[in-house]
Amino acid sequence: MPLPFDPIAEARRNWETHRWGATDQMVVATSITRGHQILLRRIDTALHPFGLNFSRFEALALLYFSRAGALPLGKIGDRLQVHPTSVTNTIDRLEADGLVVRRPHPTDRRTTLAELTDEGRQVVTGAAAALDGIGFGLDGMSQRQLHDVNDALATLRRNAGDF
Amino acid sequence: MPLPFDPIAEARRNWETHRWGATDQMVVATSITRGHQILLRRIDTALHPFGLNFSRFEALALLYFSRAGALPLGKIGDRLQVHPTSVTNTIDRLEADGLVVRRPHPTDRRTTLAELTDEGRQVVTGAAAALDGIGFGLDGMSQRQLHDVNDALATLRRNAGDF
DNA sequence: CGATAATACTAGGATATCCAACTATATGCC
DNA sequence: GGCATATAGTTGGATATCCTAGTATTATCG
Repeated sequence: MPLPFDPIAEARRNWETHRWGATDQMVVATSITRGHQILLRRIDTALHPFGLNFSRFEALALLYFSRAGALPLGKIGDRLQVHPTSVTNTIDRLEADGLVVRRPHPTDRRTTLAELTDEGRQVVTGAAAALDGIGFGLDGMSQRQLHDVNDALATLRRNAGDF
Repeated sequence: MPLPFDPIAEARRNWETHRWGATDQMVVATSITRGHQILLRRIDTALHPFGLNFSRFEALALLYFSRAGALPLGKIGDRLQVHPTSVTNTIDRLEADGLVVRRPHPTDRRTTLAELTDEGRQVVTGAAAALDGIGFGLDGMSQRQLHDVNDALATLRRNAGDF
């Protein structure tokens, strides 16, 4: 049941007709919103059999890549660019599922480490394979398009002060 | 407090080292996620003085562009690609703020129309000017980059069956 | 014509996110 | 040393989204 027209192209026409300005930017912002929605749906569907969503997967992957398989919660938030309370929520859920455990930091008693369990290690590798299998929801996009999008969004992220 | 490195480039390196596959797609999916987060933050901040968020603004704009200034809730959901319950929620809030009113459809008694009020009309034009003012959060992006991103995401949206 | 299926919207529940405020611990500076 | 400030994490509240299920109405077709 696709629409018989591109709703964003339609928005562009309306925007131009009413001279609301910043049309190209509006189109891209709207496209990114919708693109994000499509990707998240596809990715979460692929991760569902593993009991994960994208946030939890990202946290597990980050731990997997770390030397000790453990990181302070705050560092996880910094890397994934999410709010501390979201990290708490994410790790709560992963811990409840037995994929990570919370451990006290050896020298800083304010800090809590999230440490990957053996099960967490297994789950994250399986989940990564599943995401590889669906090409991260981006199978329809050409190599050139992938490169262009990455380049443009890196500009945006740098401009936002991410790095 | 930017990170001293690009966290997504770092993820790329890890992904390649562990041979998890679909690296370019992973990078783009992650970038879109983060890009969406940045944009939504900027846009919602600009809309805050008007008592709007992006969803409510989109609904108002859609009504503004329609002939009669009124549309069935279902049609709003189709155009904006959001779930019917989200439309209910969005219109609830707009109605509570006096920016739209619900009216019965003249011939189909299942259908409810959302109709823009005079105040809604005023608010949405002011809000559009504010978004124009911040270039929809995309001021750092070149014309070429805007075009490339739009092109690539149109591919994704078409591939997802949007239109 | 009348039963079945489809459509339009809403209610309740689950989840994820953010913000503000709080506790506990660590650091910096006189 | 000791007090002000910063940092790490959690709790509670608000919001937005989706899903499932429910009611009401309309369309289909045998």
